[in-house]
Amino acid sequence: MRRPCCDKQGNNKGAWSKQEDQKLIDYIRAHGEGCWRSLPKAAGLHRCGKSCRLRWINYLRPDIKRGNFAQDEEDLIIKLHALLGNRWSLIAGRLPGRTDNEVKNYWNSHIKKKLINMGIDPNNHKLNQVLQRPQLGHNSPNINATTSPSLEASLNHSTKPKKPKVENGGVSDSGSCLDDDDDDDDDESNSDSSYLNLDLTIGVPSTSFNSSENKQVVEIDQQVITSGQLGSEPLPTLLLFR
DNA sequence: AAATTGTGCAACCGCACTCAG
DNA sequence: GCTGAGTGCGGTTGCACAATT
Repeated sequence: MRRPCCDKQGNNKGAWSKQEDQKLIDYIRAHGEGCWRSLPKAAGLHRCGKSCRLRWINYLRPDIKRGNFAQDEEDLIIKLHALLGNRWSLIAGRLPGRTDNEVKNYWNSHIKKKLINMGIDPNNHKLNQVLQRPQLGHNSPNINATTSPSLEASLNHSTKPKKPKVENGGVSDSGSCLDDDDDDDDDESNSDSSYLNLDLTIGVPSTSFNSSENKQVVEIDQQVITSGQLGSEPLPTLLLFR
């Protein structure tokens, strides 16, 4: 068993002081990110490296966008969550200036409740109950936010996180309908999925293309958009995407 | 005004992955 | 191939503040 990284006696815990923040900022400005293990000592901080990394990534980084989430950001989170489940770092990667922690908190404190209030299960993005709402037009297909088989396959290859917790009962991906589609009724789900309009082009940031992972997600976006599933006519989006 | 309850967010914890030796 | 250090990620906790009673 590996020893915890933060077992050191005398390390500070809890909220960061302004002085600590400044030390961390100064150090990273001078030396750059990385080597979190040795950073605290070098920077003169009585914190564990993990804590420093978290503080920097979630709060001190200069490109962090603070404040309320815009409506399009919220929509994008919902869509990405439908695709990826609780893979907050992936979702945050599509939202420039937002951190995984921030997205996760926003999901848990705002979006989740909103979905529940709308009768939508936030775990699988499916309707829990029949809602009284205006005609959707077309044949009112099931608005389940499931994904197409090709998209699912792509995701499994390109954006699947390192941790396969899902398979052994982990909860991290409980929210992904990708997993739900693995159930015995996946044939039906797949056919439903063809109606889904998951236009992920909202706010696609050019700055987020710096990792191959993001590139792959963008490619997936293109598939969704150009796959011909949508035809020439716009298909209904998820109720709350409107 | 004080006490209680609810909410949001920052930070912590532990697990899993990567990679060098 | 094995091991352990370093790192990243997601779930959970704890605290501060707001709202309500």
